[in-house]
Amino acid sequence: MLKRRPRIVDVAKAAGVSPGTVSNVLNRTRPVDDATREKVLTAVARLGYTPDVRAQRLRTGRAATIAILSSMPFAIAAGPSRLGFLMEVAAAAAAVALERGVALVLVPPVEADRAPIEQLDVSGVLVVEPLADDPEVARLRARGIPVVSIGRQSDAPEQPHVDLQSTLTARLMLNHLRAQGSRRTALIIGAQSRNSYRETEAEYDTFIRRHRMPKRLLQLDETAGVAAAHAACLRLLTDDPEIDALCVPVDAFATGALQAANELGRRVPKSLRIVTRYDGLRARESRPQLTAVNLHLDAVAAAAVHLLLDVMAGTTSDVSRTGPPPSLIVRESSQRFDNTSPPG
Amino acid sequence: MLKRRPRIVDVAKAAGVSPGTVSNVLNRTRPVDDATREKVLTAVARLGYTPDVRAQRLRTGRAATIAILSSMPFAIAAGPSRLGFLMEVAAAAAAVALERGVALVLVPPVEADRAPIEQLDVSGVLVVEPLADDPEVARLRARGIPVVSIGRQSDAPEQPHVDLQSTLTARLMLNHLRAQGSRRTALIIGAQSRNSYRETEAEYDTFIRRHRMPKRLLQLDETAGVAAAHAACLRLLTDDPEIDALCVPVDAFATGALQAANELGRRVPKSLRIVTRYDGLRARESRPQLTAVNLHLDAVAAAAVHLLLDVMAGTTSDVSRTGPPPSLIVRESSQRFDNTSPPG
DNA sequence: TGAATTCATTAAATCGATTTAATGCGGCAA
DNA sequence: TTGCCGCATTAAATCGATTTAATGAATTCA
Repeated sequence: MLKRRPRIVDVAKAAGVSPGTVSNVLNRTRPVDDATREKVLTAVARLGYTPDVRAQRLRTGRAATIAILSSMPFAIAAGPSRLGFLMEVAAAAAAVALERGVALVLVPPVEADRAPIEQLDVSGVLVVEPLADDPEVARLRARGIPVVSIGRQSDAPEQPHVDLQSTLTARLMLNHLRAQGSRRTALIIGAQSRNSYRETEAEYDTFIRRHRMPKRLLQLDETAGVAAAHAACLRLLTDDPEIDALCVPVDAFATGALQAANELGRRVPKSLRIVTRYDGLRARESRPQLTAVNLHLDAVAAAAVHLLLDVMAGTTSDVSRTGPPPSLIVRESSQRFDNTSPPG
Repeated sequence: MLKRRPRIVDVAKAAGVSPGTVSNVLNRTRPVDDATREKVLTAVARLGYTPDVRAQRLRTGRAATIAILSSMPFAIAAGPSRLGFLMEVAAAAAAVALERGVALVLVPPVEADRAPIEQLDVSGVLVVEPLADDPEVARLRARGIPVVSIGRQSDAPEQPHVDLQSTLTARLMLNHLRAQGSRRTALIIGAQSRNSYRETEAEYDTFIRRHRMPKRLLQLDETAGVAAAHAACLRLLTDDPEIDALCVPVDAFATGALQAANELGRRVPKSLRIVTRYDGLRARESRPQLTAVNLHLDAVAAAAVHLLLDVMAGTTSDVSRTGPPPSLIVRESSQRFDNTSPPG
């Protein structure tokens, strides 16, 4: 005797009232007499009624789902084990979204150039580290879909976002390297126009000017991944052997840099110090382990979800929010050589 | 001049036809004259019409959305860095789902007891390693929502699933330990009634009978995580110092076991060998790195998505599918002591 | 030529809720 | 007593699509 799930009219009939009254009881939109409320609630309980979300959404127009997508190329965003920045943010965001009653759809980086999000029925999107002139974001905005980016989007100051505080992050990394004794620091970033690269390079420029270092900057194609960094670093370190520190925000590039250092017989951290930004699998898996930055991605993700939902509801005009300040996680790759093993 | 998004009647009006015809064109449900089809399509293009999914879902009862959820307790499934088994499967599943035109909603383990999936509008669910009598799965099935589990569900043989081949996995781990020279192997699994534990224990029983080992079995509460394994292993290794190998499928437990070994002055792998199952962050991060099993989760995830969509479409009666056979990833934690460094 | 049949198309019903407009009733003031 | 107001409740409209039943024109067959 498998019956169809009860509808609101069934409850109404059972309680001897109208559907509208049942709705009012359940949503407490208008006052209802205590006696009738009681009747309705018992009927609801007895029938095991739960409202059909599809009908609710059609009527109320409320959002069903938001999506999170990464514009980062597959080789970097996903990596060998498909775990990383994006998934870490996604996990945290999903939990927060669920708390607020919306589902979070995962849109992993795909190699195909056509955007599959076109087919998706989402009413808001989180974008992780968009390009300055991200076509994906442009398309979404053209369709009128609210977008919140994680990390500022350079050429779109009015774009709501959660700031990743890349200037501060860069300062942390660079000052740490100097404090550890490095006197010539090179910067290796992506060639794409991401805001985090811009902020990092600007901070690097300030840094080398203050400390009268020569500018040693590598801008590599993100899509080429580890191999590109490997090759480029071989050249860089050969051309200028006096370089004693590498600031490499992109962790895939850091892996390549480490390979190059090993091949050239440069001991890390003894003769070359390396730091990276994202504290993911790569940073911990590599030998020596890489000093990295705690970006507090769970807090950032939570802030982003709240901002997006607020924007969608029109209850905020915030353009920028921020998580806790980033902090350094010091590991072996950047320690002074008189102190190679981690404390404690 | 921000206009409301066009509805199907707007398109119909613009094309000089009825809404039903527009629907027929868009869904190719019934034949439509080529000339009218053309008119409709141009109108759709000109107005930029996209159907309202909320209305579609209410009418059709379908949702082009599936969810992935884990019943694994927070401490183990998510862990300190929120990356793990679930997210790895999720990433792979999301990509495959997208290829087949459905969105994948992430339902991370939450501490709350009531199931948030009730509010979600999904037409199919992937469940990762369900308990034998998983209440979550029962609730879903009661609601008539198709479920595919990743990993067999013990007490529900008719439940469609992708087999994780736990018997084979257990055999791999146990035989490897013996091949490396271990003569007394203990097994540490969860106390919950997951199928992988059952299969593993059964295989362990066969193994110790064949090799005339005493049974050394620990069944620990998953929710207690690393600390529980730590405490229990201290006792186990003290009570029976002749144990020279630990088979610890749950990676959080393996971390705890390693801590215990260190405190007792047991060198790994010199005097104690440890292997675990899931090759995640923990396995690679720990020192020494843990021998683990390549479960081919991306292939498993893909198979699961395809099976679920097939079940939803009613185009299959398969109850079980399977990925590639698991293979061992040998690392330092289980090497013979005459061969401590991994092969070059 | 007239009836039967096909075919594209349209009008109307439907999905299941929420929300607006209408109703009926009791209390209160004039 | 009549009229007005407030209140709880109900009837009906609505959200925007899909699908069924109805329509009408064109075609076939006797």
